[in-house]
Amino acid sequence: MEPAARKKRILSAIVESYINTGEPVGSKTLINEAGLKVSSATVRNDMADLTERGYIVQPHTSAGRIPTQLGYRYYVDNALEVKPVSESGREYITGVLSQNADSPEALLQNAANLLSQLTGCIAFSTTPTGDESRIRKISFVPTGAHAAMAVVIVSNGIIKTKLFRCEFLITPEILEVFDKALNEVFAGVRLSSINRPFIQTAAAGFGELSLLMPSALMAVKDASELAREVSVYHSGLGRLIGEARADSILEFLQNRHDLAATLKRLPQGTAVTIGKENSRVELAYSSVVSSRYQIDGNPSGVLAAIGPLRMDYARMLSVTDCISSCVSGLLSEIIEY
Amino acid sequence: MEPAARKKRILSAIVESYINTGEPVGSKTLINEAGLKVSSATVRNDMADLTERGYIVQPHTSAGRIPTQLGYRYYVDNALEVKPVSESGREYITGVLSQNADSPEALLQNAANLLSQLTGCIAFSTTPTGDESRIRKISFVPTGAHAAMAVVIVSNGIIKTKLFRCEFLITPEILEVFDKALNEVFAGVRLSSINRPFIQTAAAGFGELSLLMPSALMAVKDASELAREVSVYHSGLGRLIGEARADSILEFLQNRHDLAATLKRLPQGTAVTIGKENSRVELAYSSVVSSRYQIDGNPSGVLAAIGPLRMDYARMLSVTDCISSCVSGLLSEIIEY
DNA sequence: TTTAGCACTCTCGGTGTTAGAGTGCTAACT
DNA sequence: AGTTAGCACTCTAACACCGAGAGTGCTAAA
Repeated sequence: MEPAARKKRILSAIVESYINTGEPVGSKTLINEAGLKVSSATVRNDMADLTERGYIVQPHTSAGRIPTQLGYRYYVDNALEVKPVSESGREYITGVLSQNADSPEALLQNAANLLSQLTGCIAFSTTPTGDESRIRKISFVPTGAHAAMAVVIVSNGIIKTKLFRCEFLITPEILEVFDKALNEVFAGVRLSSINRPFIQTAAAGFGELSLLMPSALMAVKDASELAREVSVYHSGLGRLIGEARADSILEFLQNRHDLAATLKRLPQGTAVTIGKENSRVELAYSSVVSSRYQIDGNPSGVLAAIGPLRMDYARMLSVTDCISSCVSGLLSEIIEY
Repeated sequence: MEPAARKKRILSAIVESYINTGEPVGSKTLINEAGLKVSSATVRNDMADLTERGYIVQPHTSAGRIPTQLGYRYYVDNALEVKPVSESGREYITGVLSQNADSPEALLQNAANLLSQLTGCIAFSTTPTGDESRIRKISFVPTGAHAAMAVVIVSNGIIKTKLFRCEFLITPEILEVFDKALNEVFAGVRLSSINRPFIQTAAAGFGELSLLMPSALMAVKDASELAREVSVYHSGLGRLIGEARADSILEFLQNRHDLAATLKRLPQGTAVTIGKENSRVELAYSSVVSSRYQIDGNPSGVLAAIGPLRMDYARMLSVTDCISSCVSGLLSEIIEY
């Protein structure tokens, strides 16, 4: 075998062995496990070279080697073979997800739970992105003598409600007026175009109704803004028990806003982000396996699992990808109705 | 001073000093701080007695004393003076809580956030208990050609929605039928009496409508059951960073169901549960300061803060109590409308 | 009942010591 | 040029040991 090819094989073998055992890998172990037909001294020379090029390091002088982030990256990009989830596995996943999946929110929360369970990692999911979605319909439900609830139905399947109060008595006739006037203004409108000027124009257009409308209008505006924001679900915090990374992960979770922003930045499709490649420093020693699900063929929200650098990347990728595609399928079913 | 009184004073001084400094308290320190007019040897004798009776322990032979759970309990029950929150503090709390407080859910989530912020602990809150509440009204909102949403409004202010699908086309007329038939059955009914027999009787009573009703009926049943379950909010997980108790708290959070059960079991009014007094072993080294808020004068859900045994009990109690009473007030305002 | 005095115990930080693992280097070999 | 055997070297982990300092419990006297 050529030296260059052998080095690649040695690197892969080191990564795999370390992923399996968690122990630094020495030259001797390597020969046994990778079945190389060379002596340990040769392997040591190669390892010295790989160390110099930054793929592996020694935790201390007299220890074996462990992969660096660069090493993991090489492994994921070049040496990893991802087997898709088996047919029966896929059926199981679809089965679990279709239970209690009448709203996108419930489905995505379920997906996070399942992802956490199947990967043993902390899992996240976001509701579908709303920017490009349109308002389908607005309804009003009376909740009291002076209070009502605005229900905003969005084309991506999200339904948001917002309570509001009025000085005057809420009657079926008044709600009828709200319904007509506000659907006229909002139906078919993109969520991203509902901003202050839009609302002001709308308010100006109500004419003689302008005394009645403000609270209902604001409720619809608030609900639309809520619908535009993605919600982030997570599952499996308990996995942190006894983990060294617990502190930084908790710090990462601390700020809901940064969390949403980080998830938003994840790439399309199914991908791995290793350690310092992550946009947040708190994840410098974690790997994120993520997959964007689709709605009508367009990339939407994401599913993500966060685990240690040392993880079974092949399994993580196949499971995440499978759940993501099941979510895509079930979501379009929900919306279709 | 009599020996008995002096011992009580020594115990209180130990607890207070330890709460403030976190250091085991020795006989010498004690004389300086508590201003006792006796020698260190006398104090040592008293301390030996208190140790024997289980109020204090030594972490190791050559260290000072720290309170046991019994010690903390004595302190909380007998030596603690709780000052109510100042008028301006109370105004601040009411101000924060009234923002964005149009639904009980939002209010309780806010309350948990605020409690965590003001106490520096992890905080929990539950939505109002539903068992004794009654269904006020049911509405239906069309969400698609074959899908609609049931809206169940409960007397404790909780509003739950549930989506459902039908084979047949959803028309305003159909929804009108649902509305009439189901309000007739459910309006005024206690949540706790909505069980299988109740649903079966209802289904049997629909007569010629029985082909149309099942999905709507089940949606209302599901929403009612959801309304009966309390939701648990929490805030301040980030406080766990670097805490020794992080593992057990995460374990405690792990199971949503046990969590709800534990919170349900908390006593009325404002109370402290110290260490092993807690029903969950995971809290054996934590203290829970809790307060039940009221709806119409009846005890309902709870607010709780979980912190280390070594906490400023006086402050914790006054803050928790204040937030709880503000929540009670704001909740009745919400429901009134 | 209180107090002074003293011997005792334990922790904490620092220091050696030893066994074992794994390396890098050199010089010989193919 | 690439490979290999052999060996000296380095480093860690575990353990025991030591001395200073803190705080105690006990005793005998006030």
